[in-house]
Amino acid sequence: MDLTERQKEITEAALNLIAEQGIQNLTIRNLSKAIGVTEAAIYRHFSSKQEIIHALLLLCEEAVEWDENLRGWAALRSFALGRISLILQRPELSRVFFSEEIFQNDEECRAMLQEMTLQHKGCLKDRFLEAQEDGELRRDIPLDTLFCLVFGPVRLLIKQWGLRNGAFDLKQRGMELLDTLKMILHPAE
Amino acid sequence: MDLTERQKEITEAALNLIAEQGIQNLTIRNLSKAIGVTEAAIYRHFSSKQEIIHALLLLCEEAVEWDENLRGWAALRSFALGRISLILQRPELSRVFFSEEIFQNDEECRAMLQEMTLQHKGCLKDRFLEAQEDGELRRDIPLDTLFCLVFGPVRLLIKQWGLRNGAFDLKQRGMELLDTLKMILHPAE
Amino acid sequence: MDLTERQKEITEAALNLIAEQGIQNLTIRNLSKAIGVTEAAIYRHFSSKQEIIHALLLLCEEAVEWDENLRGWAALRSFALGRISLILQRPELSRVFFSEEIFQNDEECRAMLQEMTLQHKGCLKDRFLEAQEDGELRRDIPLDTLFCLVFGPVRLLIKQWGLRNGAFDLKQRGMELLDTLKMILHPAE
Amino acid sequence: MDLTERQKEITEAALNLIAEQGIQNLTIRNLSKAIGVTEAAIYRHFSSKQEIIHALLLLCEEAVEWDENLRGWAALRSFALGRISLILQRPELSRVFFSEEIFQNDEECRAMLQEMTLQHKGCLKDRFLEAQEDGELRRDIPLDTLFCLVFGPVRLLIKQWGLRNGAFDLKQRGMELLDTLKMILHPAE
DNA sequence: GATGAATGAGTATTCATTCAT
DNA sequence: GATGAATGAATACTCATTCAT
Repeated sequence: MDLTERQKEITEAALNLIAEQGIQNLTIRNLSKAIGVTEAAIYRHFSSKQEIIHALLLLCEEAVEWDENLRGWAALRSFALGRISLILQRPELSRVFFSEEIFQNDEECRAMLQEMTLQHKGCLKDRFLEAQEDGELRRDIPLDTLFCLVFGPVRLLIKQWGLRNGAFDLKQRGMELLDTLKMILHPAE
Repeated sequence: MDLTERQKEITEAALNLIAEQGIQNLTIRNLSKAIGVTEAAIYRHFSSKQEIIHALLLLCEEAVEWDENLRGWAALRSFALGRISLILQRPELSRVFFSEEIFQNDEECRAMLQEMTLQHKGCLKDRFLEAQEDGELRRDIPLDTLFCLVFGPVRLLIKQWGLRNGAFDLKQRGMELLDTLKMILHPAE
Repeated sequence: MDLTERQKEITEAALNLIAEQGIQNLTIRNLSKAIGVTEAAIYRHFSSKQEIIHALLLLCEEAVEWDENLRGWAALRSFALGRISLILQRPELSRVFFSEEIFQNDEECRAMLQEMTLQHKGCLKDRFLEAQEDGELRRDIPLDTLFCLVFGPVRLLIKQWGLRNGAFDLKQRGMELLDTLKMILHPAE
Repeated sequence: MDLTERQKEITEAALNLIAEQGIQNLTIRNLSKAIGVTEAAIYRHFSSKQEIIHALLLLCEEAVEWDENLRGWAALRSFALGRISLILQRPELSRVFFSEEIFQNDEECRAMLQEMTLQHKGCLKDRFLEAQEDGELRRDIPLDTLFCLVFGPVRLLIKQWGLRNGAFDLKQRGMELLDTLKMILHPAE
């Protein structure tokens, strides 16, 4: 995604708005106030509010940093911790991240989200396979189920952290969770 | 919750609206149109839109049917399958169910949701303890983590099913998932 | 004015509403709540909100008690003190009393108020004449002006008392005012 | 008060609306119709209806022209005649002017009105003192009472004129009234 | 006498968007 | 690039009134 300076500024402001006041308060007016320009000015940089949200979503996905060169469980762990780190750096994101519901009535957004998820999944699936090959994960569990078993808990943990306004140490709990997952998903013997 | 006929009709319509068009389109106007009365008429039955949403949430929670007399893992399994059955019967609910984000800027709703979640959690925690006592679940995993490990995947599965518009057999996959969970969380003898 | 019990109850409640929350909150709904009946029930006793207000105005006028048998200045003084006493007994009335403006867009009300004023004025004019005849009031001031000179200050005093939420002793100040008026309007020797 | 052209246009229209149809019909809809724009357009110039009313009140107060350099009775007379002149030029104002009651349930407006009244009163009190010093007004009447005695009749006269739709020569009667006041309040030498 | 349900017109206010400048 | 002004449609909600029961 190539965004101009102004576009970046706008998406940043949008993110903050969502974070601080929820999606419902992401209005062009609030956005323009936050940046210090007129509402009309926004439309020089994005042709609609939708476009801003789309840019936002892309940005969110790109933001997750993980080491794609890793292999197997290490990669999966890196991905999960990457998400957690991102959330810790920018807690606002936790409101946007797993909020597919919010965009449900915007077919385009929905498609985007699905595609992103699938892309990830494709990417991640290989790592699951590797982990099975390397004897890190049980082989008697289908990939889809493995995905649920690993990322379901991770997502729920992040969500709980967001809902409780950061009431516990997400990083710590996240690492513990991953360790536990590694343990229980390890092939017996 | 005791609702009059009209109140039921209204909450039903609200549910459908959310299901079909998302929360953002749950407006009094749309609601009244859906029922075939004036907007003003709604206010004879609920004093505000908030009240409607609250009623809706309560209804959703009450809708989950599970056998509370069961013990340990059987109870947990019953709860999870109860949710899945409900979703299968009324897929619209999947949009309301895990949508804490949607109500994030409505403190009261948020509180309600949290309370409901906590209540469940309290209720469920006892079953987790029982399951540990009865040797169904490993004792070396803290309760909170166990909760994440079990209900994280369940939630994700339901969510995936909703996002993919029911593209797989949720019941089947749910039961498989629960079996897998039982297996991997079973104490290594 | 002959009002049924219920009608009296309604006008009483209306008066209290105006007193406590201003004319703008005199709605049929508030009225019915105050009495403890349905909105529809009100319409059994008055055919419209206007009619209630009209009844209210009449009631207010009838409420002023003064000794109509007195003559001259004594009568005028009695009338003024009667108003003041009434206001003291039922301070709510101060909001309704001199509020011709409130009803300005209701031609009928306006007419009523004018008529009432004129009636009073006719009645009072005779007392002014008597007072002049009896040498209590200067004869070189036209009646209309005398009326203004006496009742202008009385009204303003009551108004000030209402606006300041009864911050001074209205009765005391009223009597002083009337004494002063008597003094300055007394024929010079 | 610095108002833009549009803001002036809006307050003007508001004034006319109040004059012609009473405060109760001062609605954003009516206002926008009167000007020939959308309701939404009003909000580019005032952020709320309240703000419009506040501007209106300020405008009214600023509109009274009188010679503040005068001393004693001359100043008081100038102030009273200033009000009368204003009312004659813009009879609509008579509906706004003495309408404290209308704003009774708007605490902010009430405060404004009180402040304005007090400010005037403070200003005017000095003139009353001067008038007493200069031997124009009796010294045996307290200031507050003097204020009532002078401005009570003036207000009542203006009110009568308004209620009777300008049925008499307000200026003429006003000057007569002031002359009479001067006479009866003159210290008995 | 009173209720419950409803209506149609109205309330202030907000929204995303457009356009001439 | 940006502004100021405007729009049309929408928002939740209130009002006086009606009517069948």
